[in-house]
Amino acid sequence: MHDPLSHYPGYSLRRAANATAAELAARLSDIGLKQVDASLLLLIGANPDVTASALGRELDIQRANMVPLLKRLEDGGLIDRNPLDGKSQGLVLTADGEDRRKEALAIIEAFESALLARIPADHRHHLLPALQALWRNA
Amino acid sequence: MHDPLSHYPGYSLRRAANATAAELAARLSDIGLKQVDASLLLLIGANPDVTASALGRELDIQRANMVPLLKRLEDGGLIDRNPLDGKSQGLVLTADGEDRRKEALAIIEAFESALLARIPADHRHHLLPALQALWRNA
DNA sequence: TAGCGATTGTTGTTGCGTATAGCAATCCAT
DNA sequence: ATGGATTGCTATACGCAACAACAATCGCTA
Repeated sequence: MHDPLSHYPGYSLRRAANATAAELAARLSDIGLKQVDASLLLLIGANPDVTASALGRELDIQRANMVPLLKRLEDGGLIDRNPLDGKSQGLVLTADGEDRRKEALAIIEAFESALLARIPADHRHHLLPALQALWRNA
Repeated sequence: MHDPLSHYPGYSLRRAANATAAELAARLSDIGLKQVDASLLLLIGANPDVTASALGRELDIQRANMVPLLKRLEDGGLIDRNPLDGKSQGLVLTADGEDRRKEALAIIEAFESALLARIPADHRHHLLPALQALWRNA
């Protein structure tokens, strides 16, 4: 079947993103996490007492949609909330949350290594800067 | 805010894909098409009398989900169905569909050019092969 | 310091895309 | 001719993200 699509960088970008996302999702499901969960754990771990709003801004997730996400992490005993003032709550990892963060980190690093390994050496180190140029100048 | 995520190729891949997909969607909405619609028009145009099943396999869309997609294109007068045998139907573009396909193609090519233009020249031509390595070896 | 716009966390609702199961009709290879 | 695979389709359900709205609080400024 003739394919007029896959020579487009934009199309291949979407296909590659889908394929790799599915693979990462499968790996993370081993420890009962979704990709968003893992992102949140890493972000909270690196920024103790961040607010839900700040996380949403960083990940481009609307405030409203953060609620069920964080609730799930809290119900799972992975994060705690510290009232910072009468309005904002700082988020921190619990001991369990920190453990899970480390597990997620290990999975992600292994996954990223596997990704890079798939790319021919002469293209390999060009991918990240090219992608960042696309994303950040959007 | 410290960001432990964006130096990962996999993460940047997803972010870049989202950002660029949103941009393409905006451009295609000018002619009343979604990205899937445009993909289908290009694919059908390049492969007259393809079947819905074949299209689904090519685009990784389940048979069941092709139905409303093609129905919309048919209702819009962009495609026609030719019974190939008692079971399969070949899909072809109508005259209007061919016109719309050309419009979509122009938009897509302009969009892809804009994408590449954003990437520093020394990384530019490495993107496509790197992405294809990720996608096809998935 | 009183007031006002902006911010935070939250609820509820909606729409879109996709996965899943099932079904009748047809094809194709043995 | 028969059984397994394929095609097109219905119906349903789930997850994710957008949107509107709201009360409470913060922080700047007049």
